[in-house]
Amino acid sequence: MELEKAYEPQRFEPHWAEWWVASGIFHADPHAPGPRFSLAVPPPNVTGSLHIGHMLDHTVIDTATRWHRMRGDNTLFLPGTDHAGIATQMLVERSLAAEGLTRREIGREEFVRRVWEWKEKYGNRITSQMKRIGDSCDWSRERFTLNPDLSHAVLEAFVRLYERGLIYRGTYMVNWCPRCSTALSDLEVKHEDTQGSLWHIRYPVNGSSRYLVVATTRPETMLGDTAVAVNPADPRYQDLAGQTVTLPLMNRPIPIIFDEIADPKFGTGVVKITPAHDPNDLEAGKRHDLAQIKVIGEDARMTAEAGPYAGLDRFEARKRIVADLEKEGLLEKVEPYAFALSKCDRCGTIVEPLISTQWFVKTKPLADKAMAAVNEGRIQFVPDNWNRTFFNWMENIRDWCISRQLWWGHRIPAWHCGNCNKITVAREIPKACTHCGSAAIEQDPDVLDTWFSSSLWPFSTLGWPADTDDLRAYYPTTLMITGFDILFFWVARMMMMGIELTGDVPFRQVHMHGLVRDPERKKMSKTKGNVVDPLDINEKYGTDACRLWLLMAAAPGTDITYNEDKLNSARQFCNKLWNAARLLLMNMESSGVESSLPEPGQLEALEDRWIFSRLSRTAEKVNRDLEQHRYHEVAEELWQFFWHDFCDWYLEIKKLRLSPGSGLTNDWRNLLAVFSAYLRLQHPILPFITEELWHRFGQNTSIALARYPQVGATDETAEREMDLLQDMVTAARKLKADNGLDDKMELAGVLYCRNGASKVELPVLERLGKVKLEVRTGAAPVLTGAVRSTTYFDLLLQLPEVDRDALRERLVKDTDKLQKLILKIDGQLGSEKFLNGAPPHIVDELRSKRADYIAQIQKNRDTLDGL
RNA sequence: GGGCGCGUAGCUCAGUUGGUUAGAGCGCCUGCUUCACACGCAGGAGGUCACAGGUUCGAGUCCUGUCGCGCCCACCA
Repeated sequence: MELEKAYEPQRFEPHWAEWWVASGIFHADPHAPGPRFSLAVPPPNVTGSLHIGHMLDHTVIDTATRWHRMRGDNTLFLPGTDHAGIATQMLVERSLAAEGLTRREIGREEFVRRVWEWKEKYGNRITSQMKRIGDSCDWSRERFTLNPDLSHAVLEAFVRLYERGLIYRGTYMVNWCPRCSTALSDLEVKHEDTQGSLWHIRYPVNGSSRYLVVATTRPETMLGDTAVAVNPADPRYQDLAGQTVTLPLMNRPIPIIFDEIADPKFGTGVVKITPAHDPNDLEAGKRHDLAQIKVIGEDARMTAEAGPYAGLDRFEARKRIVADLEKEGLLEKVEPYAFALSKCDRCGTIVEPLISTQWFVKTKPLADKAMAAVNEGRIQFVPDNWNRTFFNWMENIRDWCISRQLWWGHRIPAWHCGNCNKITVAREIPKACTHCGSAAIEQDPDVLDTWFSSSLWPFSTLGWPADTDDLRAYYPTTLMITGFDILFFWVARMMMMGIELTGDVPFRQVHMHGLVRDPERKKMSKTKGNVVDPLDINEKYGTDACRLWLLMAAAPGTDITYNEDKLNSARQFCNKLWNAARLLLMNMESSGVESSLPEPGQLEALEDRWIFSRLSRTAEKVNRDLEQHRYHEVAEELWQFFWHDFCDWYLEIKKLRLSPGSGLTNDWRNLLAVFSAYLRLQHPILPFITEELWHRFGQNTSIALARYPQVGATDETAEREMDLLQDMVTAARKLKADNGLDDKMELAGVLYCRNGASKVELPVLERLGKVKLEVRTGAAPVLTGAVRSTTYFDLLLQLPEVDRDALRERLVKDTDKLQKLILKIDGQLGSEKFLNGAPPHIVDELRSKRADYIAQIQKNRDTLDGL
């Protein structure tokens, strides 16, 4: 049995996306108590693109899941997730590419059909629930008829919220994207700081030669002005009560009103009021009973109300209006002005605030309940610095516009009556208006914001509103893992909807990880073209290496910068693991040991006592860090243990002890037991390589079903003795390196030992350090030539030639450093406050450190004298 | 305008409640094609932890301020 020389992930790792699709894997007993998990990626009705950030989600949740599973928390489940959905889309796209086709060419329906075909193939139970929900969406261009049988959750949620008065229809100012031709919620609007202009326009006061000067960033809206406002407390305009101004270009008289909306300190203190095109003005307009004149339409062109400018694009109209004002001498000045421009998150088009009739969710009562859940600790954010952000948003939340004028999505289950104009909201397609009985009813053409159905995700996937076994077993879920970028879009809304509709929180803990950024630390986005395709890096470095990199980089509260160097070193780690296994298998063959992972033998040899002690400490820390979602620490700790303890020292010593034909000795038992424990510790992070090795060592059940190592005994004596051995070996190597010698050249020397240091196992020391030593006790009498000293020993080597200058330099530098440290310690030890204030063990430590430093300095001096 | 976070070795970043001579990976220098691994081994150089104060016996870690950077939220003409 021999392994391939290098780690070749492609040989045994399933393709990441493929495996991802199948990853609703851990269906243990659904009715046993214990933690439950959910993944965090928007469902596929949001046809997003897959990027490396999704792989982070998936890696973190999968790692957590495997760990719990191995610890014996046997009710792990991945409900309500659609990583699989998105991964499937990618696979379909790839298979299309192989056929030379694109998604667009085959059309939406065919694409969706293929996606479901893939999902069926994997028989994923979650995705089949997804299918039910997906089928209720309209994927065709013809406005569809909602099939109530297939959309229980969305339909039911809408109707219940409507009945409770939490959904209403109203006419308000909404964000309108002229390109997408739909209303947008506040969250879908991005503000971009822009350098624009502030136009100052003169409005002539009727019956006088006075002008009122108003400033605006959007001159085209002036056509819809129905008043100008001044602050009631502004002394400059007290005499204008009851007067009017003439709206330039339109030659319409409009009143001067007194309203707090005008800030006397800003500009001239006069504001134009355009109720149809500005939310503040709309409010002011309502207070003063002003007309709403809509001069810009849904298509971003000027309406008939815009008189001579009707039909012009809004920006073309702006140019003309400014020019015309200038011609008439009504443009006082133009000054540069920085303000936030609102753009559509999806397409970047400048959003137009328009008065329009839309459906809204009344969020305040829902937000209150969600905030209470966090306050009472029923939902916990990890790390908890997200609390503040969460509360800040929730406290200032505005009603959520949920209707969209798109051609696909869940259609709103509301019917308008042609007779009485009232609305019928129903679970079944109604035959007549419930208010007047008229059959002249028509379904509302709008569809729901995709985030509406997403917010139901934690329970809609489990069969809600039916009282299913799944729902009882898996709701609420234990842990929600996601990037912070969708805290508001999704997490907060799941909390609100979950609590409102089921009476319980959707999840107990939310772990928020960072975002993956490009090497310039910019957020990855398709429009910027700086996305890294996870499939590419997966193919290049391997799934496990990607996971390891992501986890090592994902310190809580920080973002990840995409960095190929780190990715590469993660792959090198995998190779190291692979090759250590290779060493074991090769030697097992020559020793006549079967490929198996036995229980440990007697712990007698120093390296065995030491490595098991280190293993215990590692296991303890790793378990603790996994519990606290400190995955980067886990990865770091396991890296350190394996590479620098296990490979660098333990394996090197064990290689000295193994011999051909020995059979399963005590050395082999311990070696294999440590390796076995390590594979299990590492499995949640590196599932594929560990699984593969597990089987190559003769196991025939999955390592995912094995026991996760827990805290064991530590052996401080062994750790101290090992430290000493390492120091001695290192001293020998350094002596050689200092004098320009190859470290494998064998040299003779004398080792002077004190304080029990002579207990060291000489043959091991000699072979690792490539030296031949005579051991004496006590201090070296006179230190001449090549020597390395510690408080425990002096190592003197017979060198062909000693670089005395280099030695002297090193000793002087070292002494200097030590003296500075002693100075610092003396400062503390000399202070009464320190001696009284510091804990005794700290004082003791400092004292013994000081003694060590003094001794080292003395050694250095002696050596210098000897030179 | 409000909120969050960052500034630690040439680069990318760790550093949980303040307490060994501040760490890792990459890069760099020196020596090694040693029979697990050159995706490697041994050794080394490199940091006044952005700056200025403060609290403390003790500060990369806590407080205040300054400078530089990033992100989120926000209807002020």
